[in-house]
Order: sequence, then structure tokens, then C-alpha cells
Amino acid sequence: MDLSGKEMAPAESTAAGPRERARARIDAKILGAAEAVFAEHGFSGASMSEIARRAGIPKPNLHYYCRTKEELYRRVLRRILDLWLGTADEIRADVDPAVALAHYIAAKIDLARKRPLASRVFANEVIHGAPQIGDFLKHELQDWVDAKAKVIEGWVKEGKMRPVDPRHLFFMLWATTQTYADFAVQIAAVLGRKTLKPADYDRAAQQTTEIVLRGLGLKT
Amino acid sequence: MDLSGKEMAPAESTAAGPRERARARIDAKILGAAEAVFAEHGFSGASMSEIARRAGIPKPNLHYYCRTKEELYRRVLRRILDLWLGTADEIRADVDPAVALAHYIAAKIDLARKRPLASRVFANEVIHGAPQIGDFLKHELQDWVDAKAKVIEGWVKEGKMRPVDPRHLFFMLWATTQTYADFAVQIAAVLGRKTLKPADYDRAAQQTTEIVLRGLGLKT
DNA sequence: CCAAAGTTTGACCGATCGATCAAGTTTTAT
DNA sequence: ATAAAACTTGATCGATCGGTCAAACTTTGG
Repeated sequence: MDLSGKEMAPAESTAAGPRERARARIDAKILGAAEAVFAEHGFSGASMSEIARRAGIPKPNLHYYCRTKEELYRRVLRRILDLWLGTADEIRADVDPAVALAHYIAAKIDLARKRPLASRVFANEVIHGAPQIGDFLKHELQDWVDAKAKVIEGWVKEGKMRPVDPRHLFFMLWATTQTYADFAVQIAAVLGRKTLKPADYDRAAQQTTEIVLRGLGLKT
Repeated sequence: MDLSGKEMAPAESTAAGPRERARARIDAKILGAAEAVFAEHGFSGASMSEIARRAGIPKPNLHYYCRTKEELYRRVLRRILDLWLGTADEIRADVDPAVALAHYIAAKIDLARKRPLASRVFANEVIHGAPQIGDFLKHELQDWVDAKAKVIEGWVKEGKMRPVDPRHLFFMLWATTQTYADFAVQIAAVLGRKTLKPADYDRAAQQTTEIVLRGLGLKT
């Protein structure tokens, strides 16, 4: 048995053998292709053949790395959920609420611009009842929101902002930011564009921040 | 040729023969079942067999009324789009902006509560690139928004509200209201409920109105 | 009353899907 | 060098899908 620790190395270890690096590379290709196909067609509409084709490998080879379509889907979702929870670092009691919320809105809209496929896979999963991530929503996400809600309630008690239901505030922030990923086609159509331009995202972030902060009494 | 005009009567004519009434009844059953199945599984995931089963008719009979799955899907979508455009009657130049926007938010959240399936079918369609309603978005909806944007710009010029990009304001209103239909599962999970209660929708409407109106300088 | 039109239904078809198999090739460890 | 392990791939399977067919039944108009 090899005791050098290579077998325990994470997929993207910096000091990995050629085998591990190849594995990490093909895993990235597969997850990227799967995310794109799941975003475009949904879980049911996505086909393993198309995912394999976009990943540049034969279909049985795809099944070698992910036994079933559902397992592949879950791996794609897990990667997306980790993105989710890492976007609100600035929402802490020791940060000014206006700064923290502006930062959060900017980070979320930036994610909508740079990872729209991830947002669409997530949205599709939730719209259809969250059959795979229901437990995540009921435990991990609820705990996450509970913690952040306490921070906001603290800000309110200190008189730093107007009274607000922190949870519904998050629903509003999630909705207004992710809509620029999930509904990009509709927004582009209304704006008379083929696709959204960087200036559109900037304007979205600026105006969303403006309205929300003023709505919370954080601007005069 | 029958000239009594019965052939031109709309499906829900009040003075229709028994045949027309039966037709209207079965059409309603089919569209209702289709909306539910499309909302739950998406277009690709929905099966004509399940739609037929939920409508209480054999599958070939379903194909008798709707030749193809795509035609049925388009009929479901058309009914939803008509709902869409009828929710902003109060946004007119002669109405006070605070009243008009509060009314619009309340109407949209009410729709999210009473027709969540319709909202989910629409969301699913747009998320996957709007293959069927792309033209609607680029023409009907764009014209609709253009007209409403002029009203809002008028309010701004009259000094009734703070300057705002009317289109991005609509994106925000659509997102914050429809999220209570499309993401109801996630919101219920975060709130620690099995399903959303009427009080949740009321609170959502109240707080959304509060933040948006204050954000637009319509409340002091 | 009867023929035409409209409606209902079980049986069935070709296509596509997720998944598997078996036979290969390449890499690793000793 | 060599055997085991890891990986690759063309061929194929059973299941399910959207859609069709043909034979029945029901309603309508004259």
C-alpha cells in the first residue's frame, strides 16, 4: 500500500501525480459540460450522450466516471451550492450594513454574469421542487440564513437601519440578483439586445443597491 | 353551411350548445393538467401519458385535441402570457406612483400565490432560452415595457419620484414577486415551513412594497 | 331514421434514452 | 518484466417516449 498520501490528495492538489492531474482535468471537463447541458435542457431534457459529446469522450467513458445521470447531476449541484454559501462573507456584525449589503449585491450580480449556467441549474432544480437539494435547503441553507438574519437584526437593534424581516430581505436580494442570470434572455429581449452587456450588469447592480439601501434607510 | 354563428363562438361562449360546452370543459381539464405537469417536470420531462392520465383521458384522445406535445405546450404558454400582460392596469400616468406600484406588487404576489404553476412554466421556458416565447419577449413584452417605462419616466419628470431606470425597476419587481411562486420550496424551507402560508405572502407584499417605495423616494 | 361528422380507445411503431457488457489499451506497483 | 489496476470504447439491451392507426362509439343535421 502506498503511504505517500497521494490517494488522499484532493482532486486539485498542487503536488499530484500525472494520474491525479489527468483525473482532475477530465473531471473539470465533465462537470463543465454537464453544467452547460443541465442548464440548457434541465435534468430530464439533458442526455448523457450530449454531455459526453461536449466533454469530448464516449458515453460509456462518462458512465465510468459517473455511474448514473443522477450522480452526475448531484455532483454538478454540489459544486453550485458551495458557490452559493461563499458569497456573503461581508455580512458580519462588525461591518457597516450599507457596505456589507452593497458588497453582497455586487458579488451576487457578478456571479450572475460570470456563472449564469450554475444559477440556471440551481433555479431549475428548485422550480421543480428541489428533489435533490431539498435537504440542503432545509438544513444547511436555513442555518446559513438564521446566522445572517441575526447579524441583520443586530444592525436593526443598534439603529443602523430600519426594521426589516431579514429573511424576506434575502429572498428579495436573491431574486433581484439571480434574475440577471436565470432570466437573461427575457431581460435582453426587453432591453432590445441580443445578449446583456457588462454595462447592463453594472447598471443593475448600481440601481438595485440604490433602491435597496435607500429602502432600508441606509441612504439619505 | 351553418350561418347561425355557432362555429365562430369562442370556447367559453355563454350561449353555446352542449358540444361547445363539453369542448370547453375538456379543454380546461387538459390545459390544467398540462400546466401542472409542465410546471413539475419541465417541457422535456413532461410526458403526454402523464398529462392524459391527470386529465382523465386516454393518450390518443389527448393527441386528438392537441396534435403534438409542442402545440399543447404553446397553448399552455399562451394562456400564461395573457395573465402576464393584464397585471399592470394601474400603472398609468393619471395614477399616483405610490398607489400604482403598491397595487402592481400586490397583484403580482397575489398571482404568485394563486397561480404558482403558471409562473413556474413561464420561468422554466425563459431559463432554457425561451425557445417558444422568444418572439413574445422581443415584441409584445418589449412594447408593453416601453409603454410602461414612459409612464414612469413621466412621474420622474414631474418630480413625483426619484430618477430610476424603469426597465431595471420592472426586472426587480418581476423577480421579487415571482420568486414567491418559482422558489416557493426554497423559501418555505428557509422559513421552516412545509408550505407557504397566506401570512407569508402578505408579509412579502408588505415588505417588498415598503422597501421599493422608500427606495424610490415615495415614502418618508 | 340515416349518413356524415365528431369523438373515443386499445394496440402498436420507430426513435431515443440511460445503462451495461466485454474486449481492448494504458498506467502503476513491485 | 509482469501482473494487477485503471481507463477506454464500439456494440447492444430493455424501457420509455411522442405519435399513429384503425376500429369502434356518439352526436349532429336533414
